[in-house]
This record gives sequence, structure tokens and C-alpha cells, in this order.
Amino acid sequence: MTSAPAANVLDELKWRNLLSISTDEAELRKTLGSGSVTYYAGFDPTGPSLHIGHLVQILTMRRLQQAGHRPLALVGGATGLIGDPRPSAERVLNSPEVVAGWVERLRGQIEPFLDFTGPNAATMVNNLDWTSGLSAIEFLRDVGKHFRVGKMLAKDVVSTRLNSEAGISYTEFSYQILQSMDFLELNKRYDCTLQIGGSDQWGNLTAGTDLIHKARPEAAVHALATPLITKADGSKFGKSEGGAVWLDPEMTSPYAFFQFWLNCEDAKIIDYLRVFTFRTAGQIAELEESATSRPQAREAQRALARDMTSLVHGELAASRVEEASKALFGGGDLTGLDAGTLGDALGELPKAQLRRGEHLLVDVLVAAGLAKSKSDARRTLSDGGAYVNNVKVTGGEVATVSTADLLHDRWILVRRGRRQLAALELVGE
RNA sequence: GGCCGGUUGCCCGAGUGGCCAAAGGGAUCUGACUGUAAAUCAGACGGCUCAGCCUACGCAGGUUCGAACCCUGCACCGGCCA
Repeated sequence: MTSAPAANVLDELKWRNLLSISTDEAELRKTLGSGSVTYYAGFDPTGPSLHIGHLVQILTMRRLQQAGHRPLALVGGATGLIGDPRPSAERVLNSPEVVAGWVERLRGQIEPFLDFTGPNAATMVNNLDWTSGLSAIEFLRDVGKHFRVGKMLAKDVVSTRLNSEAGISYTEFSYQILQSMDFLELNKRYDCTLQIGGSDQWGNLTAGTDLIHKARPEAAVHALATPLITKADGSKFGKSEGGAVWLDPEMTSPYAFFQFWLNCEDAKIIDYLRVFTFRTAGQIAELEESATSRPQAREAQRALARDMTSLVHGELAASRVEEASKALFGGGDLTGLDAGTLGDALGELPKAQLRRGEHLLVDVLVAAGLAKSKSDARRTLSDGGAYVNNVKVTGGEVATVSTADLLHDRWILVRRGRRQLAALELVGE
């Protein structure tokens, strides 16, 4: 899982399409090539878990660390209380207690990706540390004086919001100042000279470098933005049935996580292998060859799913869900599977309990989480979109399952559509 | 503080007294095709004890046989003025 250190890590990032825009590229290349650079990326606690969109930053941090640079992972205990303005509408504030809880969770999610030992050990930081004690007067005098309102208004999101019906609160308008302070503070405390972030953060990144230029003219700092990851049609990457693909295994099961990557569209598979995995150019070229000549084999997708699941949930979980996927989709005939294999596979799926006897499939689909209401379940049944043990249900809305459908006298596999599965397990009388 | 405009289903957005569970688009779901892909075509898309009923058009009240639509108050958002 290591890549040969490129001559300059910037070239590797470029090859992986991870460099969208940066401050003076020649200078940045020189800096990265001439010693260990301390850099940071920030993650705001806007929810109980990070999702795969955050992975781009996390993994870019990891790549830079592997190239000998020193990461600071910032979880925004302060910025999370304010909210980075979204183009659409004002955010709803979360309570300090809730945000503090999320900070802890995010820290735990980021830590496994970085190395906290050795000469370029990573450090976790929290911007609440240097903002909680700051008075409003200090803030306005020491920091605010460096910001020109005209420039702040010109930032993309701000002007979008200003021109929208939603408008923008002073709170969110101030966000860029807070993020700029982070960079300045990390520059002072840790000699941090590079901030990385998504291209949608470019305005915030440059606000930080500008602040440092004014407050500490002697410091030379850089910013680097990674591109927005999209699907082939340009739409947002990272959504699956129902919502975001979370890193938290309770929110997105390792099986669902694996499935998400496995279902990657052909048109994007090579891009994603570069962006998200640590495979070398040679390995990716081989997978590309396979994807071109034998797309139906989907070796590249399998490699991506395998790597990502292993990276996020561990080798063991990755093997488990890969085996489960093989068993459940491997040809459809479940009766041929032995109890052990089937039980393991079903164990990765959402579960519902089933009593002996006959049950309306409508109720079963809801109980198993495959339909969000009985109406939804009825629609699915009348559409012919339900399957029991991989066999299409033809009975329409009144179809039932019963003890006779049990596999190994214990389980029933229910499916909605092409690939939403759930397991029913027999429970005592 | 004043005046004007806005608040519609997951999102955007039409509707301005009965024909409205609410046009249209997007998202989503299902089917066909296929490779657990994409594109395409077709159907569905508030809930339920489903030919009916219930809930819903910012919130609360009112007018009316009848309200998303009219009136009053409140909340939030925007614009202009002070």
C-alpha cells in the first residue's frame, strides 16, 4: 500500500489529478522539494461522521506525509460553531455540546490515516484552542483590521449568497476570517506553511495566505486546492441510495461501503483509482487495460472497492464483505450455498426478524428497511421489483413469504430492485 | 423604525376561492436492455385499515357551503427608505 516516492510529491499529486489550483506552483514545488513542509487541512464538525468526500483531503494529507512532510489535522471546534457559508442557504447553528461531540468523533476517524510517530509525526489540532479565549475587541482590532470588506464580499460564496434571496448573516460572512486565523495561528505555532483543501475552499485558502502576508510578512506560505470530484455526468460524487456514504460503519455498513465503490461507473473508474487509492501508475495502467478490454469483468471496480474498504474499515472487514458480495451476487442460486457461507454473507446485510408462519411481503419489506412505507412497498411489489431468495416475486401486493422459503431453515434473502438486499432471520416461536 | 415583496411536497418551481395530494423540471425508486456500469426507453413518486379516508402549501386564528389561494396577528428571509 505504498507508492514509490516521486521525485517531487507535487508531480505525483498532479498525475493523480489532485492539483486543481495552487499559489505559485514553481515556488511550491521548490519548497516541497527542499525539506519537510508542515501543512494542514481542516475538517468542520457539521455532522457525526465524515463521508467519502472528505477522503480526498485525508488521503492527500497521507500522500504528503508519506513524502516526508508533516501534517496537522485540524478539526474545527470553533469554525464548526459558525458554519462555512453554503451557496444555497444559511446553516442552522448546532449547540456547542453537539459540536464538541462531533469533534471527538471526527478526530477518531482521521487519526488512522496518519502516522503520529517518527520525525514527521502528525498532530491533531482544534481551532477552538485559539479562539475560545479571544475577546470580540481583540478579534476586531488584531484580526479584523487586516480584512477589507470589499475583498470579503468578492469571494464566490459570499457574492452568491448576497445575490440570492437567502442573503447571508454576519456570522457566516465572518467565517473566512476564522479560517484565515487558523492558518496564521498554525504558522506561528507550528511553522505551518501550506494549507490544502477542496477547490470550493479556494477563497478561504487564499484569505489565509493573504492574512499571513499582512500579519507576518516574513513568512512564505502556500495553498493548494484539490479538484471537486464528480460523477461522469458532472453531478455530485458520493451519494448512494438515500444519502451520503459515511466513514462510520454504523452509518454506512462496510458492506454498503464496498458496494458503493464496486458500482463505480466505467467512465470514472480510472480517475477514482488515481484519486483514492495508493496504487502505482503501473498497477493502474493494468487495471485500465482490463477495464477497457473486459469491462464486464469489472476488475478495476473490484480493486477500488477492495482498497477503499480495506483503507477505511480494515483488511478483515474488506475480505468479509468481498466474500459476502461474491456469495450474494455470484450467480443467484442461493440454495447451493452452505450454511456457513450464506450465514456470513447475510450477516453483512441489514437484518429483520421473522416469526414462523406466513407474512405479507409488504410488511416484510418495510421491516427489513427496503421500503420506507407500506405504500412504497406496495408500489415495489406491483412494479415487480421485489425478490425472495433472488427469485422475482410475481404475486403483486398480496404476495407473502413463509417458513417454506427459509434457506437452511433459518434465513430468507429479500431484495428490492437490482441490488438492495436485506436478510430475514427466523426468530423463536 | 417605515414601505414593498417573499415563505408550496426531497430540491427548484407553477398555482392565487371549488376541476389541487397541488403543473413542470431535477433528484429518487422500479421495469426493459446490460455487466451489481453508463446511456436509452417505460412506469412510479405524501400516508393509510386504499374505488374511500387522513395529513400537507411558514405558524396561529378568522371569513366562507368550501381556502395553498381572501382577512388578521406572529415568525423568518429579501429589497428600498430612515
